Amino acid sequence: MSVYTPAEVVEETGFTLDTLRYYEKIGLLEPVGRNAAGQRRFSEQDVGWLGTIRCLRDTGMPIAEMLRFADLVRAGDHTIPDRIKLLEEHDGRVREQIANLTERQRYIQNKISYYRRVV
Amino acid sequence: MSVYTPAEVVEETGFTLDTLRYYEKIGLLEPVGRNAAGQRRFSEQDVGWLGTIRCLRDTGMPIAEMLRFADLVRAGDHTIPDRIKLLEEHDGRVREQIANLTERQRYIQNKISYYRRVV
DNA sequence: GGTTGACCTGGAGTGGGCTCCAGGTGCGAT
DNA sequence: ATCGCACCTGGAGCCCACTCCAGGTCAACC
Repeated sequence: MSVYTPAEVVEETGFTLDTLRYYEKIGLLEPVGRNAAGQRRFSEQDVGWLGTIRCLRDTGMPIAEMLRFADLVRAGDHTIPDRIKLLEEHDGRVREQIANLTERQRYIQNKISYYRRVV
Repeated sequence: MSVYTPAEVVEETGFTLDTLRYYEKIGLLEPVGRNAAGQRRFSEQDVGWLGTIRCLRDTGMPIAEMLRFADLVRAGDHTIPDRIKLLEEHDGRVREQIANLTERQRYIQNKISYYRRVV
């Protein structure tokens, strides 16, 4: 079972070290294991969880809701229906975001076309 | 040439009155006309511009860049090529956003499917 | 003529999400 | 042994984009 140094996790996840510490501090990450010198050694699991965090964050989920999700995950398998519900609601919001962006994009592209005709 | 009261503009654009004042203060909106009592009376043009602002903002353009765009618009027709360039770059970022969201959405949906299979 | 309500101003405060800093530890290479 | 470097901590600071507030003006309706 391999472990990852902070630098490796930064490299793999794209989060900064400060952000990783921040996530641990607020409880989005469970207390990370340490070596003898007190330095963080992230588990495979930590890195996987960070992948999930990355995905949720990049789709605009606020930290407060990620915390709720983290709590559900920690509470055990009986919360899986709740997790499904949370993710489905989020999925709906992502859908809306995409629809919205696509619609706005049309406006921008029309504007560009208009400018091109004017020039 | 009709004018709009603050309340009407709030209604039409979805911005709050505070936000409209803020946009005027920072120069994203040119100084808005006033009636005898000093109250704002927005022109058709103001409302149109706010529509553009809404679109750019909702697609994630930072205020600093909207200000640059506003400056170009004010500088006259010879800046149209620059405006095209700015909007095209923004359009590219919107494209990326959509692609990114779509990709992340797959992950979320896979997660949901996985949970469903487990339950 | 009094009250309500929409509006005004300048300036302070908020919230989210980091980001930076000072001061310190421990390890490996020269 | 001493240097550089990756890492540690608690806490302060920052940036963005608003949002709120106190105290005031004016017009309109009852």
